[in-house]
Amino acid sequence: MTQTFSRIDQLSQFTGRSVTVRGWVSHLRSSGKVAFIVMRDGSGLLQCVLVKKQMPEEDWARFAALTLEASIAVTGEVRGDDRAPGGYELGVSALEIVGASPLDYPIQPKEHGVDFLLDNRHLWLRSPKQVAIARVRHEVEQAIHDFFYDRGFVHVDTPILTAAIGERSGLFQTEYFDEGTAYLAQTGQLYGEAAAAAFGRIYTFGPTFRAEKSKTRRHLTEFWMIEPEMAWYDEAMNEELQEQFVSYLVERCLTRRAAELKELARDVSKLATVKPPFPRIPYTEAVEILRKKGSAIKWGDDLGAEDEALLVADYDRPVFVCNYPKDTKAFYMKENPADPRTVLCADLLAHEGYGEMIGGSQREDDHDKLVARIKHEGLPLDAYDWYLDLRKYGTFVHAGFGLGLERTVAWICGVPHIRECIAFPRMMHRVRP
RNA sequence: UCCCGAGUAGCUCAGGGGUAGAGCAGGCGACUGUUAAUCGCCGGGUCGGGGGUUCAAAUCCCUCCUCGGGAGCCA
Repeated sequence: MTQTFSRIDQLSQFTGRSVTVRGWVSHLRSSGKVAFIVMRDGSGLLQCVLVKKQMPEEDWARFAALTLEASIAVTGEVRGDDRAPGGYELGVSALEIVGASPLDYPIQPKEHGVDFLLDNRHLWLRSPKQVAIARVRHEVEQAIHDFFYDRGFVHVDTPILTAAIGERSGLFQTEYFDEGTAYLAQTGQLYGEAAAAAFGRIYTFGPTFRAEKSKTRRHLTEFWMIEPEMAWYDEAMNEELQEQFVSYLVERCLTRRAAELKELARDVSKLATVKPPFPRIPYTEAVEILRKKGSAIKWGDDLGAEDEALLVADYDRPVFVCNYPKDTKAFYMKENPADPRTVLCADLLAHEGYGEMIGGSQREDDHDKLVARIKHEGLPLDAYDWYLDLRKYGTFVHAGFGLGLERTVAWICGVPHIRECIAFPRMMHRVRP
């Protein structure tokens, strides 16, 4: 005889019928001859009601042995009840303990400190808020693939072990056979540019690594980044794509992950306004605005975190800050013909103070200017021979950007720290679990 | 690397010279509709490490360690 099992999110179809559900205990309550189990199976929460005289004695006795996070199989009749979370509950006729859980389960239904929770991240993942964040993240990832698939982009996977150095920030190193030192990739962009010449429009989506000793709520040492690269796009087209893209991601979460955003107590009115066009503030203008607001920033300085927050405070959607000074930005960005002190680039700053979500630019497509920039930065020219070939053999106007997945998820969820937006965060003081 | 802050029960924290505290969790008991149930009783400690001041230090001083937040770097 084959026993069939039901998933909690399907139970409304089985009202009045007896089903068996398997999952884990998340809450226990008893008041003498009536007892309640709230269980979780990954698809939802289910309240199970046990009445002593309505079930076999040995099954009733098992309740006394039940503990938080034990795995169980519960059989009973599905019925609607307003007192039950989710509107449906199970009138239990049989209870089986599949896997016991000792009494020292670390995460109790109460307040805990973040450090303690991160030490127990493998168990913390089971908590409702964490489940909601993970589902929003999944929705964003799926939406990213859908958005680009629908626009004819090809998804290209770029290497994690690399010899070339993309930018100047910290790199993780490892020995690589007889080839010397290899680095963990901190961007797939240079490879993306090569692929753009093969497919026209591509995007990469993978982990990137930064060996910076960052200690802020916006930084991880390992994070996921999506990097589109488009042939024949200039910076204006690049920014239009970005605002459509970000708006689409938000829209998808608002329509399909409303329950999760509610669980997270996210003020969705702050997201409903996220629609194109986004404001565009040239860097030079941004400096003037900031100085009027009391910042000590001078032309040529990069924007500090406080400056970014000041600048974005007046808007109800993300803001582009464009055309930064050349010296504050990476070597591959194209010089601005209208003002050669600056480059054709834009950072997209999330509103509500979540900071830089996207960094993008038009790429330098002039071979000789690119060589000059690499030399000027003091970077090893021979490491970039293949990258320079892209300008040697049929150079082309192109642009692209990088979007930080965890920052985007944190912003959409309204979660203050991005470490909760990845299953197992990697930070300066944390490589386990 | 710099600037703040914190380390006390399994967890979250209070106590700031004179017998080590609370809530939750745990144990026992009561309760037929609970929502982080409630009520009664019980057990639970190297006060981060080391040194110093003092009759007396969790408390004051010095030092080290660990962690968190912010800055910088950037997504």
